[in-house]
Amino acid sequence: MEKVRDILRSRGINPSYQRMRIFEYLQGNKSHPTVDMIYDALISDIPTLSKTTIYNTLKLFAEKGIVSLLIIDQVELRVDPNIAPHAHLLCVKCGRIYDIELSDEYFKDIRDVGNKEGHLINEVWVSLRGVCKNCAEDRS
Amino acid sequence: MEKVRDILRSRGINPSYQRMRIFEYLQGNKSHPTVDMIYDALISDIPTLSKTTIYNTLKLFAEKGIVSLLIIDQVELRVDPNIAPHAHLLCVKCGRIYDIELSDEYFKDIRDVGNKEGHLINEVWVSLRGVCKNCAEDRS
DNA sequence: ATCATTGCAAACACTTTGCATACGC
DNA sequence: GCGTATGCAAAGTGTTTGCAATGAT
Repeated sequence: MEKVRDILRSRGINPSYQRMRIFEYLQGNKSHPTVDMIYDALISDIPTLSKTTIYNTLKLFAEKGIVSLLIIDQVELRVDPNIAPHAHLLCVKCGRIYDIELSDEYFKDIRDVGNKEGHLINEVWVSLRGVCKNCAEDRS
Repeated sequence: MEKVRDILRSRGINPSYQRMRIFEYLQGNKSHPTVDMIYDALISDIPTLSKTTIYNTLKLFAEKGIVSLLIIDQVELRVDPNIAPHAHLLCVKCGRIYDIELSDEYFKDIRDVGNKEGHLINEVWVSLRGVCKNCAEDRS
């Protein structure tokens, strides 16, 4: 817990209890949780927790650059603890989201295409849709 | 108008008046309209038009493959009359969406990365965020 | 007459806002 | 004590659903 406190502090984030717990959860979780997932995971421990606080916290975290927020499945906000550029696969069967590691070249190249046309590209998002390995294997 | 009727028919879409008008609008429009934009553009001509009909129609069009639907700005559904794979730039200043033509290689390569991991990739979306050429030029 | 299409109104799901309460230094 | 953080309730936004009215053949 001390570590978490320090990480937050080092990013200029006042380490309140809720913020620390949310951050801990994000660190230990690879599944691109939604706000609801975070809420469900913590509500039994922190019975007064509200979704407003989660939204506020995530927004703050995103501003401070310790998470990035993505909308990939057309409905819910997902949190991505992985800051490095990478792609996402949304499995249309099970709804899970997988990280797809893409060479930085792609991101750089794509960004360059936009910049060459006179735009100023800040971010490049790549998302895939399909059936994930697990769902593809068990043909139920 | 006859042409529109035939295009819809050829795709197995019953060419109702609303559907023809919506399709016409999409054809003449490159700006990735939202449902609201379509509604605003047609409501004076078709005073009884409802957004439900637009949603229904777009969904139908998407099923029949004459448009694709995208969520790029994290809020609204956008319609893309361009079926060929390409990227999109959302200008964070003016909110406009631009097509960015990307070599098919990128889409193919990215898809392959996912497939090599055992997934079955159906779609690849690339979206960029930044400041568009126009907004970058007039530094107001 | 029958079946498809339309469109109002209400429901929905996720997110944001307003504001009073509680917390931490 | 004072400024920040929290969280309830309400409002907001975009989309979907239920269903009655309308339209086309």
